[in-house]
Amino acid sequence: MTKPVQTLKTIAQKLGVSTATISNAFSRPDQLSATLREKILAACAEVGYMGPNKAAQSLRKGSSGIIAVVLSDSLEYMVSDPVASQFLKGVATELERNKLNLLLFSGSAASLDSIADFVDGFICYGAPRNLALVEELKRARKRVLTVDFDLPERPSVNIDNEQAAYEVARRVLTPVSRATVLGLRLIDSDTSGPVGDTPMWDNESSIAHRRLDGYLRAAAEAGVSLSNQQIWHIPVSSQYFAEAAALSALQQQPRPDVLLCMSDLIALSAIRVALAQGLRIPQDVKIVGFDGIEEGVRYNPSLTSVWQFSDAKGRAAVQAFLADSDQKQWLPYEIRQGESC
Amino acid sequence: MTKPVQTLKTIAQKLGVSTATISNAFSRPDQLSATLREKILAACAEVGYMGPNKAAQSLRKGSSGIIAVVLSDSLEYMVSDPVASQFLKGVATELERNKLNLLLFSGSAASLDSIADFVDGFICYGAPRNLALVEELKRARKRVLTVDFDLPERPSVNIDNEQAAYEVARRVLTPVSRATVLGLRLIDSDTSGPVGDTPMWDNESSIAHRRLDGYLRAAAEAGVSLSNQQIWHIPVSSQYFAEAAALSALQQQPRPDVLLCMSDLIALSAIRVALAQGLRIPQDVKIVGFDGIEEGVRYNPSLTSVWQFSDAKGRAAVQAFLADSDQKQWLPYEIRQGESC
DNA sequence: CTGTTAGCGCTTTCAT
DNA sequence: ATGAAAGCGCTAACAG
Repeated sequence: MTKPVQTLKTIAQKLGVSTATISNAFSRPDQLSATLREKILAACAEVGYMGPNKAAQSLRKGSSGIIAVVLSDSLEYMVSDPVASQFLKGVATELERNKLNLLLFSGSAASLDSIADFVDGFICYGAPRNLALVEELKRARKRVLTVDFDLPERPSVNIDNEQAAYEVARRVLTPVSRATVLGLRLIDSDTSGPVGDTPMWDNESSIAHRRLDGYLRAAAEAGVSLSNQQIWHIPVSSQYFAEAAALSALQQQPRPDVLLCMSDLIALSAIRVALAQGLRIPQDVKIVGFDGIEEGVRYNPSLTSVWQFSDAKGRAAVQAFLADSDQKQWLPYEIRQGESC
Repeated sequence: MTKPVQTLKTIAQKLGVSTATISNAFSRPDQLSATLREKILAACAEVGYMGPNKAAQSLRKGSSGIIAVVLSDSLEYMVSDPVASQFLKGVATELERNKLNLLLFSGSAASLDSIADFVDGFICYGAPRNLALVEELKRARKRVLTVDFDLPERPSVNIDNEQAAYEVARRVLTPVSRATVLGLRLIDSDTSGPVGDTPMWDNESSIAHRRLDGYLRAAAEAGVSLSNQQIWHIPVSSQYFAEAAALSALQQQPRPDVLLCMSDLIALSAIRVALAQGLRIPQDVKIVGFDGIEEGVRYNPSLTSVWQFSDAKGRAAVQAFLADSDQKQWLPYEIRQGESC
């Protein structure tokens, strides 16, 4: 009952032609007569031969049509993040358009080894949590494109996080503002709380620090003091930690009246907490987010935020990956005013 | 500057041993002395040889360590669905535990061909939207496990949708209920509206029809009439269509006082619409969902729903895939009472 | 314990 | 326009 496995060779024997001719029939139509090609294709269809084995093809040609998307964190973590989801949506759409396949790879995996030989290259969304991967990416022999961070000599797609953070903060800060930053992964700590004296982490590459730089520039310019006591660290992007941080931030004396949040998810948690505390938004406390997610638009009050167009970013990443250029590309963003400030 | 590409052969020559020995050093430690192995591994590390090429290994051994997850719809679509995300999270976690990689594949792709030779098998989450894929899966020569639908002779993981729908509906229906079903993809139509005379679609396999069967059984048992005029079709799971359907369903005369929704996302949309109409929940209208998503728990009012434990379902799917059995497995579910009925 | 050898299934010169 | 032959990089028998 089980049909025998067909290969180029068995087909060639059956038809009395060489394997090269069968191969050409599938991959290089111009190398043989149309009639012969038709005949071969028909015969293959009949016996259920689906074309050259892709694994063998990949070994021979050195390319597979599979692109790895290396996430910054473990997969289980990323799928529930709306920003990452939008980005992946863009990537998936554009890869599909180019008949390429998508291999999702965890940024917390031990090594790229297990997939490096299968894929044609890597699109990296955020610096991988496991820094060993960064080293592997640096010396990878295949095309690497980074998003939201940079690698020497490699193309990248970014927004100007510092400038965007500056702009959104500049809008809301006045000389009398009491501002607090709710930041993501600023220091090496598993609990949320003010950064205080703990040395900052990973200063160069992380988008969190770029955004913080922007907030600080805006604060300085507005004449608002923003010490490390007013900069809160949240260890991972989860509702639990965000709400805990927002709660204790809002319990400071004097209570802050501006919350600069490093993501919309954090900002939404902050809104929930503020409302639960009986505070009015924006009269008692103004809240701004970062990223741009649909839920922020629907929320009551709606969120003021930096819109990143993550879907378009995903598409741009694929296009830049496919193009040959090694440019570092900057994408536009937009400040969207909501009711939260 | 660019280092030469290393292969088993070049390494073997360099060390003056055979290729088999190098291969064994990596893959079958028991085949050579520990000292020789150490020496080989050290030498490889020094010249930057990362171990056998995985593509060649895969061609030779016939397995790659990559598992395809075939989605029911296009990737861009699934990524924003919280139920699918939870499932993927479970799958990803369990694959990672087993050192396997995950290739996401769109259920709207034209054919499995482009990846079939690269992967060790397929985990299919819902019947692929492109039915041609179903045929390919039926005759695939690799392991196939289905989730939320079945294929002859293939293992599967499911919940009893009919029974679950029956149970949740049975709780809320009384002889005087005026019930309406908000269903997903029941007929072949791009607009939402009552099913009416349009012939039902795809009757056997779809979970939507199994759930409908459960609702109908509960209605019959409760003595509630539930005609095709009270069964609404929603073409795709999106807030837009769900709200449109909920709105017109609630504008019927007499107004329904029970909304049986085929997903939590639909139920949440229905709650929003009902509230916007000034209706009280559950006094004026009772709403039940299906699936179990976090947002439903947080919602005000919280949602009564069938909990599927999608994360555990994903893990179970991988375990069943890896086990050799061809069993069709039933997973538990749970009715969770909320404030919405 | 180590080496030789024959492929896995395919593509690609290079002849014919 | 078609075919023969040499690998792509590796593993698994089998011999030694």
